[in-house]
Amino acid sequence: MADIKPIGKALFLREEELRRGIELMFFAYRDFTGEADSILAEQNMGRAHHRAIYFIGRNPGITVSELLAILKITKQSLSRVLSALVDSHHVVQKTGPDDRRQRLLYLTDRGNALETRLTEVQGRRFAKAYRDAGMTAVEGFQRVLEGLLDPETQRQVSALGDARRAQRDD
Amino acid sequence: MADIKPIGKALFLREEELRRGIELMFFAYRDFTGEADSILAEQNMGRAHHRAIYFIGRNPGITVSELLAILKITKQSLSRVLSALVDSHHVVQKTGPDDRRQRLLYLTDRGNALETRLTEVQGRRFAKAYRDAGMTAVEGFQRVLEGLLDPETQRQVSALGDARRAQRDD
DNA sequence: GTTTTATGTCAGCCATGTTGACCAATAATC
DNA sequence: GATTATTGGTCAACATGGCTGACATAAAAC
Repeated sequence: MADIKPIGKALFLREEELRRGIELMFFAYRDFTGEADSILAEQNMGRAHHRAIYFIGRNPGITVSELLAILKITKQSLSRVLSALVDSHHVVQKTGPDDRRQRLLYLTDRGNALETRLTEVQGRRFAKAYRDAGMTAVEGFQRVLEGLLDPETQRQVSALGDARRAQRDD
Repeated sequence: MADIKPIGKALFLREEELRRGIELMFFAYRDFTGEADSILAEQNMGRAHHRAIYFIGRNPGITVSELLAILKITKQSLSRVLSALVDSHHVVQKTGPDDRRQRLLYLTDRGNALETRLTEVQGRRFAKAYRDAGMTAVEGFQRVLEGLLDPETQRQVSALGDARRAQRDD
């Protein structure tokens, strides 16, 4: 029966494969964020705090507007979590040396400790998945995820990567 | 400089690679859901409605408790969106023929039309990413995502897949 | 000196998750 | 047949994290 309608079958498989991707994205993202969410809940924080901590840790001295460009949320939304993080001594703001309007953002030791803890649980999950799947699969995984990005995000991501490579190979 | 500390470099690359995965997941999931979110907003719906519609469309006649097991949210949360979807004539509930306590869930034509539209935009994004990345990459992508799942989710997902294959190869 | 920019703040709204309490119908079991 | 368990719903209250709109301040840029 399967080979009687090869075209129909091919189309069926195609849609089935696309749906499989859609579903896997949903389940994987949920499970991937689950553990970190638990840790954050202990500290009366949420995912929004996590994202801010993560990208500040990754880009010490980042300005508010740069962080806004990465997260793509409103400044009001960001302001809320940022104020909370400053109050709880996870983040410090320093006035920009060139442009005194800017608030450069840095993690405190406390912030860094939390960032490390969160990245560790997520990293462990990735390390396991990467190990099980193998190097070739990891490359494919990254390629597909990049392909899912909006063109603008794609540019941002590769720009971030370039900046880090440049910084590393000083 | 790079080859003076091979071990340090290897560790550095490892963490860098894990962080790349973490970041790609965040960006890709956001962009992947963005288009659908826009369509849903037009209809005064959100992602929760989408998820319900999606899995009901995928599993016609699914019971509330089965849907709860897939989504892993509380019945109160689900009940809210489900009532809305019934009110807006996207979903109908039929009393279970065997167990009359159950409400079997089905999409109406209206619900099906919306599901198709939403799955089309997400499917197009995946089709593009899959096409650009190639078949091998797609396999790797799926393998890594499966590896990111909680063991319980992994069992669920493969059980769903088995059920569909069984239904198809009647 | 005026305009633009970077940032913050207040107020309110919406969607979506949570907990806890309680209820009704029905199925299953002793 | 009475009791217990299951399926599903409902009401209330709360937290998180998006959003818009309006307004303020400081500093840079022109």
